[in-house]
Amino acid sequence: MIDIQLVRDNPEFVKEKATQKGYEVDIDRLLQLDNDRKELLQTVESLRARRNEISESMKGGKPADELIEEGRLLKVELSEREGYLEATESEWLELLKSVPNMPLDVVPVGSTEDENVVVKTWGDKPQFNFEIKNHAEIAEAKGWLDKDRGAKIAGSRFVYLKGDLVRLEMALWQFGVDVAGSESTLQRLIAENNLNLSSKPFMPVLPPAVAKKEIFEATGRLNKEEQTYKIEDEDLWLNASAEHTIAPMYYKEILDEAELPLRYIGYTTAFRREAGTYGKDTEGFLRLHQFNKLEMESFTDAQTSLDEHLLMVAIQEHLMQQLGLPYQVLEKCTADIGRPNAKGVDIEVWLPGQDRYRETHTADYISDFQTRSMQTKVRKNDGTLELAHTNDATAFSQRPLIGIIENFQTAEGDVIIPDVLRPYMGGREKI
RNA sequence: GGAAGGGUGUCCGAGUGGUUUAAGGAAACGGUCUUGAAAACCGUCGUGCCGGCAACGGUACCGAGGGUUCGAAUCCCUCCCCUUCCGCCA
Repeated sequence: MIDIQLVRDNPEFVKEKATQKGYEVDIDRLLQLDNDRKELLQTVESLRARRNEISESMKGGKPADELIEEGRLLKVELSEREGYLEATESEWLELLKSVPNMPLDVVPVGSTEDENVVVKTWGDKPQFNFEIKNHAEIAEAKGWLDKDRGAKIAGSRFVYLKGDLVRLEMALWQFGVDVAGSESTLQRLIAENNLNLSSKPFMPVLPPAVAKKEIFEATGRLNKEEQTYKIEDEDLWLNASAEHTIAPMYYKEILDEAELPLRYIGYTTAFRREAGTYGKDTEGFLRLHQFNKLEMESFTDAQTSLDEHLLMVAIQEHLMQQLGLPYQVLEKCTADIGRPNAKGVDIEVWLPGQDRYRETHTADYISDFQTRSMQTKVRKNDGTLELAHTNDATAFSQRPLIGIIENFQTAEGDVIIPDVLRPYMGGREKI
């Protein structure tokens, strides 16, 4: 959530930025509640002060009847006022939580994803001298993809992936972990992009794939419950990204500045209900209820978080370049960056089979929006305390596999394996 | 799943109704001493919220949430988690 102080100090700014992101929040009502809350709080606290005073005066002595009687009356009044305060505060908090993070000035203002801005394209779209196929056709012909049986067992948008495609996927995870774990690679990317950052490598992590509701609420990621699967009879929800269970790792903890940045590259299976996408992207495995993803997550201080975000984008580009996949980079507009984001970048791979770019990566600049509700703080070297910042970004999902299949297909219906993945594939050149 | 014991500040740990504004120790930070360091000694040392320019004052927080009481870390209830033993099992 955002800082209530920002709303108090600059309500017009908050209104404007929220509107840019397409959120309707009643800021005036929030400020009204904020005032009500303050007044009630002061009343309650002075009643409590009197209660403590009475209690204090009885220490060690014989309780005086008048004071006990006053305490009794006080208790009744206090309980009534506390009721009002609690009601006001919970409405206040709910409204405050509904305020989106403020987009940075560099974020293009737009009302639909069509207004995202292409800031870079990389690589040449491949030319084919044969009739090309899309990834679904190739995968099905190769026996890599079985949607019918997936549907029989778990329903639509669940699939069996099989054979060499699975080997290729696993190669992708290993490659991603190796790149993000390479200090020299990070060093080079940091230098090339003029970033002022540590080259500490990303530590691989296998986090839980489920979390309690309290945790999802703190990360601001359960804003769309209709997208999240719940486990029946348990207070547990399936994560929709490793980010959902890595970001809250330091829930209610204080980090030392000296140990920052904390960088993780985590792998989990992700689950998404994909409500509202019926009939969209039903071919192949572009959009599934269950997919695998390797995700970067960093905890930094406020001073380095924006550079950290840019580093993550640089890593993403590096990964795509190493695979040789043509892509474009989008600076997402205010409507598309998402509620917790202050900035967001997407990378889209060129898909010859669809004759268009499709999203493979997202990088989220969250600033202190998550950590304020997660209470993850940093003890600075000078002893002061501030909120930590979080960043997250895709390293690889399964979608780059689609890019590989479509861009590197041959007339024979095979797929050429990118050079960098061959060491993980027993040296094979194609599948 | 069954039984027992526990969850206290950055860490360890005392505390079973009002002498606790959470003892004591460690770590950390500042200082004295020292050629320097260590040791010793002195001092500082939780977080949120509200008020205040500030100094500071008030309030809440001892796993979470309720309850009893004039008053709860302490008593009661529910839940969560951890440890040990048993059972089961990748």
